[in-house]
Amino acid sequence: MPELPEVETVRIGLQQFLPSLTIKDVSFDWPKGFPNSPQLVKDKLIGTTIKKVMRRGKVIIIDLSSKYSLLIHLKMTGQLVFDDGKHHFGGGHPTDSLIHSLPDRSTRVTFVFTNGAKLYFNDQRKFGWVKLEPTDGLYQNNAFLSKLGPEPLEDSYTFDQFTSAVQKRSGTSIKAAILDQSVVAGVGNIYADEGLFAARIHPVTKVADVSIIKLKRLYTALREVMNLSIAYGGSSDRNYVDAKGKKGSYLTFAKVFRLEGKPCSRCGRIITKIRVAGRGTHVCTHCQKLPKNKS
DNA sequence: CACTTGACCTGTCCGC
DNA sequence: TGCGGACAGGTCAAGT
Repeated sequence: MPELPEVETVRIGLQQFLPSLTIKDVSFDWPKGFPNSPQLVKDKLIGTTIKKVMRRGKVIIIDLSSKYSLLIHLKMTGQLVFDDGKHHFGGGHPTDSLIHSLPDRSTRVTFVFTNGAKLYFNDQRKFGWVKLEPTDGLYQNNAFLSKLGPEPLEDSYTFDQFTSAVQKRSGTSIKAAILDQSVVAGVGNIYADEGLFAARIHPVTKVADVSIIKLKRLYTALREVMNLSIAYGGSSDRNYVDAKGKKGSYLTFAKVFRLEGKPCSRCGRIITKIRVAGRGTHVCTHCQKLPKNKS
């Protein structure tokens, strides 16, 4: 599911609810998704209090009162849904329906807090993971975090940083380059397609054939589409929901993603779907032309 | 090396 | 209606 804007939306919700809550119990049934030893994890989690909820790339980082941090990757279908324990049946609030039906068959981990609240980690496809790691040196020592490129929405993120990292992947397509989490952290399939459309770059174009002007447009476009998405609670194509179980509405602004067969909003030609870097890729071949005589 | 292709899973949708 | 295959927001390991 989630790319940077969706994970950030989840983070914002969790940061609203979790800090100061103390973990009373943890239950999990799927060892592969929680690679630390189950008993070890329980021993280290129970009795700790949540300090802060952060994000790096597509990973949620929960800072605990102990010397440990909880890392959660939602991969394709992960959800982190909070139930404050105060909902009552018959309230009729539509967004409460998911919370009332949890846990369900996709629930992999349940965190129970001393005040009766619960946090569910659901993951239909079981690709996601939850890890407990020492907080000290986390960003350097954790194998996943240590490989991530810069955060694209930070004020300090520059066009030079973007270009030099992208151009190191000169042999591959521009889409594969921006999906590479070591080039820039957090871009996934939706925002890659939307950014490339906005920048008028064909996704198959070799990095070496993308002009500096177009790279500049892409740098700006990726930040714009992801910021816009955060403002609308992310994209809900299928499973994605935020910490309250609510869907995001960014896809109503999408220009190409999942719009194959429909007319392009810019030129009216039909949007097509191809395969690039092993991913379904949406493109308007009139607005996004491949350079001639080149790949 | 750099790059590409399956595998990991479950569920849904589409064509026959 | 049933069944097979393709496909789905992401990453890895293994292949070329």
